[in-house]
Amino acid sequence: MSELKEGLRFELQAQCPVTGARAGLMHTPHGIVETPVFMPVGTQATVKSLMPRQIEEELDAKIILSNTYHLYLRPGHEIVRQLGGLHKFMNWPRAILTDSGGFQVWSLSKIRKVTEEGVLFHSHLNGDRHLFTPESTVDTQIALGSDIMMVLDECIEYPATRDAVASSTRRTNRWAAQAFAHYRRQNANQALFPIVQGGMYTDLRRECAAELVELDAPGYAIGGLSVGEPRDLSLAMVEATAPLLPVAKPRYVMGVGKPEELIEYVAGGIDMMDCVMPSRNARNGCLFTSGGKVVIKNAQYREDAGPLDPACSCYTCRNFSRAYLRHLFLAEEILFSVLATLHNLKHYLDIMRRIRQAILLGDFPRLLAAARAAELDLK
RNA sequence: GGACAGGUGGCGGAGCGGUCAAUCGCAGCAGACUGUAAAUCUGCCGCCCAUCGGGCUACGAAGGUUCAAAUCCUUCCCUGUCCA
Repeated sequence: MSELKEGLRFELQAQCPVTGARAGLMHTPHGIVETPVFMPVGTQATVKSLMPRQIEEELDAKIILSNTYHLYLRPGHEIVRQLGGLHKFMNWPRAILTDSGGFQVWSLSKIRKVTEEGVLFHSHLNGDRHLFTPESTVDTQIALGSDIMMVLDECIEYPATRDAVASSTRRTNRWAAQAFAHYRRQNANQALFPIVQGGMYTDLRRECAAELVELDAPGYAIGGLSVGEPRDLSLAMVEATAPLLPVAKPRYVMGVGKPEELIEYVAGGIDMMDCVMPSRNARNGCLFTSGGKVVIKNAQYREDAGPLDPACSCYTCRNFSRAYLRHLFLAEEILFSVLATLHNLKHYLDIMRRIRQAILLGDFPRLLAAARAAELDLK
């Protein structure tokens, strides 16, 4: 157990002796986060379509994500600071992790330029130029007041040549060192995580991780995944990297995954994950259930009086039929997004709770085997 | 009774001699979505076989002109607006 410094203390509670799976408690200035954890994504200081009260009471999520690039542009981090910080601004009392904008280096690749100094974005809102540097990105996140900040990284595309990945990864590591030097001078009560890159090259991943470990960070992330690569590659990169990261620090794989993939990352020794899939897919009518994916607009649900997922205890599944949800979706009613998002996130969080329980009870290998044999509804 | 304007695929609505099985929108059917430029995007959508592709029937009805007609002409039927 590391001491409470830099706003974060990670307490390892149990470790699966067969796999690398871990269960722990992450103590943040805004509450305790039980790990392994799935973090709902609230890019623009809102988990789309849900009220914080629902995220807290219905989902019991302990930590959510937000985004530095988006909040920097709108409403502006200084405004958020003036209004008392992100927690107060969005009325979310629990923990918040902010991504740095590194993902936007990939997702907004057409409107940005990476230089040695940092990333020059042309705002997707109005075209204005904004330079993000390793230092400025830390400052922005300090202004936002998130519990866990992420270093500025370059999320490189897939496929990419080895040379391109190698030089990009070296730069990302230089940025991480700069970010940490700056961060430590600020003496903030917020954690900062560096991000392992290295594309789909395991040796570059290992090299990168080994270097970042020198920073003695309060936690470590594995990034650069979910950029279009085959899923077995994503998992392979995690498995190559996680064992090199400090046992006593939380490990975060950024941007994953599908419901059935979550347990695989946990088995690989991962403590934290996030993904837009449950929330975005919900709004697009794709619902995750213990019986698999339900595309609610399909004609087969027109007269389906049953609950979305009989095995789910969420508000949506307790109170509404598939036929009603289908109606709401086709009628483009706002309530659909609310009910669908609530369910999908509950589904993800429940999966993680079951996984965590299994680890604590020493039952994880059996759960993993059952999930892989598809005998279990972790999908 | 008269004068105009129209009748196009489930609906709305383009097309006005060949490149038209026919733009587009809606509805319908299916698919995608992985650190959110996403309440978004993609495909199919006359019938039959089919992998490319091929065949058939079609633009109110019936005739006609033409190498060629949803597009031009004639008659008829129907709809809307206006005038008696």
